[in-house]
Amino acid sequence: MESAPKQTSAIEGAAKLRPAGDKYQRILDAAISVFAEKGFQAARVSDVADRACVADGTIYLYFRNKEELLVTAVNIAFDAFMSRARSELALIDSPAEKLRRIAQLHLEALGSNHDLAVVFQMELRQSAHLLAPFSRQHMIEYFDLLRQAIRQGQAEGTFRPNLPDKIAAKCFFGALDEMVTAWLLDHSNYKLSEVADIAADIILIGLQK
Amino acid sequence: MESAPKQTSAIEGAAKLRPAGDKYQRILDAAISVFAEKGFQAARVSDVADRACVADGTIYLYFRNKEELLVTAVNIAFDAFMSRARSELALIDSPAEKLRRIAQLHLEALGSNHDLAVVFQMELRQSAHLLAPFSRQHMIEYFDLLRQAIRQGQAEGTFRPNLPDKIAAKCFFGALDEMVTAWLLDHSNYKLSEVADIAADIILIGLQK
Amino acid sequence: MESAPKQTSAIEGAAKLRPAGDKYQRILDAAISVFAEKGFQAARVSDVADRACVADGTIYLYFRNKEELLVTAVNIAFDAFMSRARSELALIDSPAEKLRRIAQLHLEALGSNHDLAVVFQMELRQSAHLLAPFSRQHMIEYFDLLRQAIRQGQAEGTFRPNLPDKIAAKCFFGALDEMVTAWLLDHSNYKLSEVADIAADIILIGLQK
Amino acid sequence: MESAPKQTSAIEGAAKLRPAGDKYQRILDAAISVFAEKGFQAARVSDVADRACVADGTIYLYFRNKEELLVTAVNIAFDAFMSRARSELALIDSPAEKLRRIAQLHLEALGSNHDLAVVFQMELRQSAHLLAPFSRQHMIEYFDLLRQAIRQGQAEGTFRPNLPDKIAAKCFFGALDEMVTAWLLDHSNYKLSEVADIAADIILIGLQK
DNA sequence: TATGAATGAGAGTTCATTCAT
DNA sequence: TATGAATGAACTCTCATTCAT
Repeated sequence: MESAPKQTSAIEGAAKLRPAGDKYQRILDAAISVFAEKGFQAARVSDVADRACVADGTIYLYFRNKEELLVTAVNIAFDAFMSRARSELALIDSPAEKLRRIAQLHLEALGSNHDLAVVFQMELRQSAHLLAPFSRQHMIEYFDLLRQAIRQGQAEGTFRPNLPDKIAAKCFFGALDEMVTAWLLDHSNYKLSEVADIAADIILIGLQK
Repeated sequence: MESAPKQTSAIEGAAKLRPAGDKYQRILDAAISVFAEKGFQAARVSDVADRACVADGTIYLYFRNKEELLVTAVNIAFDAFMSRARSELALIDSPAEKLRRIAQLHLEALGSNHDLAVVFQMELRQSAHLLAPFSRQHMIEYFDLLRQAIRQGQAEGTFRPNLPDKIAAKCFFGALDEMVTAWLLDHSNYKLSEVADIAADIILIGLQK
Repeated sequence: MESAPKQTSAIEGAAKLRPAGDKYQRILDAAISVFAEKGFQAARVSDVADRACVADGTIYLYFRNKEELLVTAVNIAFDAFMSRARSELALIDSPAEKLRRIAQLHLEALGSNHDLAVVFQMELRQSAHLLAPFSRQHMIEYFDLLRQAIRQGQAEGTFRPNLPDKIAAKCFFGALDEMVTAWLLDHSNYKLSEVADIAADIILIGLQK
Repeated sequence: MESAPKQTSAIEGAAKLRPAGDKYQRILDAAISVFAEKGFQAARVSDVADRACVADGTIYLYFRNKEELLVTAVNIAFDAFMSRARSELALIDSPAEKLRRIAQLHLEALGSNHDLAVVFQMELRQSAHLLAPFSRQHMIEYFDLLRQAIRQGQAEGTFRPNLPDKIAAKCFFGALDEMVTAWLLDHSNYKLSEVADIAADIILIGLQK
């Protein structure tokens, strides 16, 4: 129903055309922004309402509770990323190029939206209890992209065949993930996507024959 | 279900010097155990007190507040790890072997203490606001170990020279970190230290000429 | 589960005079039904709107607030009862027969409309603060019927003369009232009007010489 | 503003069995007083805390929630009444005298404690949903007292044998109950226990041969 | 040191009511 | 008339922390 703008500001023009959709989106944007700023636990629902310029109760017309605000925002962003990644990868043959492209997309997506990156890197793994099961499902989807490319490379003979694709995928993801975390802790004072190739290359060399 | 953290036992000698020092340790152990089980936010101070078999108020004789419980427990564990790592690495010449050893120590330390691993992987990065500054200091120490080994390898000519050591270190750490996270999400149903060499090798090959 | 209150249909004729007058009635019926099911406090205005198949806001075109829904529904039912009781009693000479007839009408009215009975017995006396003043006015009207019959019996010499008619009326009403309450708590699994004569006789004997 | 319930002081001895007698009792007294004044729903827990001169949170050391405050207060009062009634009735032989004594005890107990009477008559029957099941159990206990006396009178030949004891008991209770309700609506401006004999006599004559 | 009863600030959520359409 | 999206006040309960003993 609703679209998931990566750049919320970019969408705003179109969003104005739909009064109802406008509020939904404004609340989601405000949520990401407030959660990134204060942390999910410390953020009050009324903070989100204030930033979205709606009444507290209005939030509950669109979301069941505070947690659903977080989950929905993340889902939308993640689905948008996966959808884009899948369509881009379909155009690429080489497994190495596929992995390189994933690295670029991953770091571009989070590098272009600081607040979303904070939520993904910090809040989303805060608790093995609250969000892990949900987050785990996303991880599996993402990892499938990686593992398919790795197995393809192994089948084609360009990647080392005796390497467990699951572990290789974890190394690849872990390296990218750490790029994002470090970028945030460094106050995002460089362009995240610039390190995509360097990081991807280190792992790719490790994978290749 | 409860496990007695190895690294905390290192403290016990000093703690015995003051009366009732075992309470200090019991509280820390209980804190890690409760935080791992319920998450830091959901855990109540009285849960920790119950598990440590002390009164609620007693905890405040040893720790200023709930957060200091977490910080202290993590600090002790981290210091024990760093101390051990430093002394072990002093005995190793080869940069590649140093990195391999770090990987082993990292995964052994967390693989042998599930609760501590949960706290490190989940709770510790929950908030860029609460713990990041503290966590960041630790990261720098750890990363220095990695970066020194990498630069040594580059100086010796065994590692690729044009690779930024900071990024390389992030890849290495990120890969190990993801091994731990995945192990926890997989319900720790295999031995974590067994994947140390596989992961280390992938990165090492990427680093080497 | 839903029942269409008899006494409200008496109003329908008048309601038809204005457009969409059936909505007024539908809302009242829905209110009694929902209040009986959930209790006045727990019932939401939107529950009533849903059951009446109107929008929430529509209710406020007919009633000032939630409380007025209850008051109006009860008033209408009570007025219908009083009007019927007065016209029936006008045809009866004997004071004892009058009281007997009141008992029958009382238990028939509530016995034939479970939801209305719940509202009368439970919700209506829930609060000395909310409804007591309103309820008190009704009580006085009803009690006047009883007291007139009692005083008539005393004047005619068939009832004990030294008995305060006010107290006698309370005994009579209290007995009937308890019949209704007990019937509801017994899940209405017998015909309420069947106990009218038994209860009335006990009090009547107590009143008579 | 505050009223010191008589009957609760009588209970205090037993209250020692409960945690921390003084505060526990003060909270219960305050609860009855506040509930009577504002009604259960409208009363805020902080009102009760204020009147008991304790912090809001203290109430939750003794009672699970607001509802348990009401239920406990009523239980204690009811148990005290039943206990007294049972021991007094054991000393009386005549069924008629037994019923007369119950009427006196009933009206004395509520007549001597206006706030408790309000809670019993108004709040306790506010909802078929919240409290009826609980209240029903109490009713059964009380009604057993009445029915035993009635059956005894029938067995001895002083009461009409063909009268269902259950219905007779309801008439008796209903009459007394209405005395209390009317007394409250009349602003308690006469002594409630004075009408005990008059009401009891009306029903007793109706029961006797 | 040790206790644990007491404190009271704090926030998520509901829902009666309004009002622009 | 009719709608239903939007409002925002209101309140229970939790739990980190304190302090008298």
